[in-house]
Amino acid sequence: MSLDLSVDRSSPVPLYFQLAQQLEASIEHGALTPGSLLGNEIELAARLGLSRPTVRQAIQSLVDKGLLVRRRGVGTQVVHSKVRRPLELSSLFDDLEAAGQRPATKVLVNTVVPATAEVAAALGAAEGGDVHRVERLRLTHGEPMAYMCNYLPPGLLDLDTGQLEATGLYRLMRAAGITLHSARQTIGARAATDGEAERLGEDAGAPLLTMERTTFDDTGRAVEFGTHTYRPSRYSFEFQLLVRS
Amino acid sequence: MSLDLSVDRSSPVPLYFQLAQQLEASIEHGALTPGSLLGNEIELAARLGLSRPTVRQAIQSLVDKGLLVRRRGVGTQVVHSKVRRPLELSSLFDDLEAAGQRPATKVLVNTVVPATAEVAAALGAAEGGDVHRVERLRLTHGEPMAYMCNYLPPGLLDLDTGQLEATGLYRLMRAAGITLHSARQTIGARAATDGEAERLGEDAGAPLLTMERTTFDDTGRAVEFGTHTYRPSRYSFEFQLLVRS
DNA sequence: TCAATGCGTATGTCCGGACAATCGGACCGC
DNA sequence: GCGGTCCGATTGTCCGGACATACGCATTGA
Repeated sequence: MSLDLSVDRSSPVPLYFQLAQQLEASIEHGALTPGSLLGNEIELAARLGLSRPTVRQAIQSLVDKGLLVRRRGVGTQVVHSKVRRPLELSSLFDDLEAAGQRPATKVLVNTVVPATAEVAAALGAAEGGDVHRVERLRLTHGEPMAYMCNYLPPGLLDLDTGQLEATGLYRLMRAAGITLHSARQTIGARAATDGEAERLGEDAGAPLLTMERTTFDDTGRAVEFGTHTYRPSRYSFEFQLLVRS
Repeated sequence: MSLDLSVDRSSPVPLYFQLAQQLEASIEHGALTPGSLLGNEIELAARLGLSRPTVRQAIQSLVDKGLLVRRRGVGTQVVHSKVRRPLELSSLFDDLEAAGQRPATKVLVNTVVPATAEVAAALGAAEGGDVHRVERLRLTHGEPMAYMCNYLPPGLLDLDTGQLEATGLYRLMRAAGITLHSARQTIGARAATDGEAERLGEDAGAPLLTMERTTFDDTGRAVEFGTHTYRPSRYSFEFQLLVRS
């Protein structure tokens, strides 16, 4: 019952974060079962030698993640839901790798082009100014799965074709010190044109899943704009949305 | 320059929330322009007669919303991004109404059925037990736009056909005191079957956008499971994803 | 001229306490 | 038996202060 919680005050890791991690691990591990009370904050703080605000900060971070629910006069309990996968800015490459597949990438185009009006508007750049353009084909089991065309503002990143084939675009951006923050996505469907059909190994007129996305870093700067088409038999979008009051 | 901020201590609305609302309004209204500094927290607290933790709580809530960025040693500034629409658990009805369209709904089925294995698993109910089943057709400008089949756990809500045609399912649930919290969605595409094509006024084999969703309330209980098909020429999903570190 | 150092400033973390609001159950009266 | 009321428990809000940490800039030194 009484969890094995402790904090290391000599660690540079914030105390509230240490506690949050341990609580999250306990939930994931099953030591804290869904619906079980967490014990009141005051006592928890006393037991750990922390102040109540610190304990609250830890709990609050897990509430924000959707793992805990607070109810005044009752206490804090673990949510019943089994699905508590975090909603994430989905990276196709990471998704596939997590699913145990080994995605292959073929870079079709990696160059600098003048920005069209659409791209310039999405990236907040000047129309006709230089932008990077990358076209890639993603394959699984030797079969094409997605065709992706991405634009990046100039000077943001050195796009090495070899690296692009070995890993995902998001991972390269993170490695370059860019903190991805949010993305605006539009997902739709349409019939494949002749060119798209041939690229993806489908018949002309076959249904395609389309996605258009602009990604922003933590300063609100647009760092990527992309237009993707997916073979719906091989890929669908799966994610969790949180309600923001 | 100096914003017209003030708080009402006699109001039951929390002080940090009052401040957050005023700051958000100032940003939306343009009084705080993208990139501009917010002024340091200490002075802001002194000016408003609040303590620093209260001011921080207000600022933090806006940081979580993606409107502000904090940088240590620099200050807090408004993000540059123009798109700061909140990500929301999209309600088709609300989306359409916000877009100025007057959606019409035709309830095809509103009954209680035994749960199939799939529905039971999604709702966390017993297989074969009672669940509500609602089939609806959503129309805009007299043309069908989406076909929606939803399941709800028993005893959660009285589903009145008249109300269902007048408003959206989410709005009914909120009105019944259910606090929607998160949803797990899967979006894909496929060719329309003969039955789907006829329902939606498309040709057989035409591309359809499909969505499957399970919605949870704030206690983690599944409150709705639905399978929807959309005409891609008339609807696409648009939303904002936040990265969770 | 250019790089390393130091300093001011702002946010990040943490503390200890106080009172209010709300929930649930126990108690009491009818 | 039943309903309303009171009360303990727990989270929600707010305060004032303290020190740590990181960023940007000016100064200093080579």
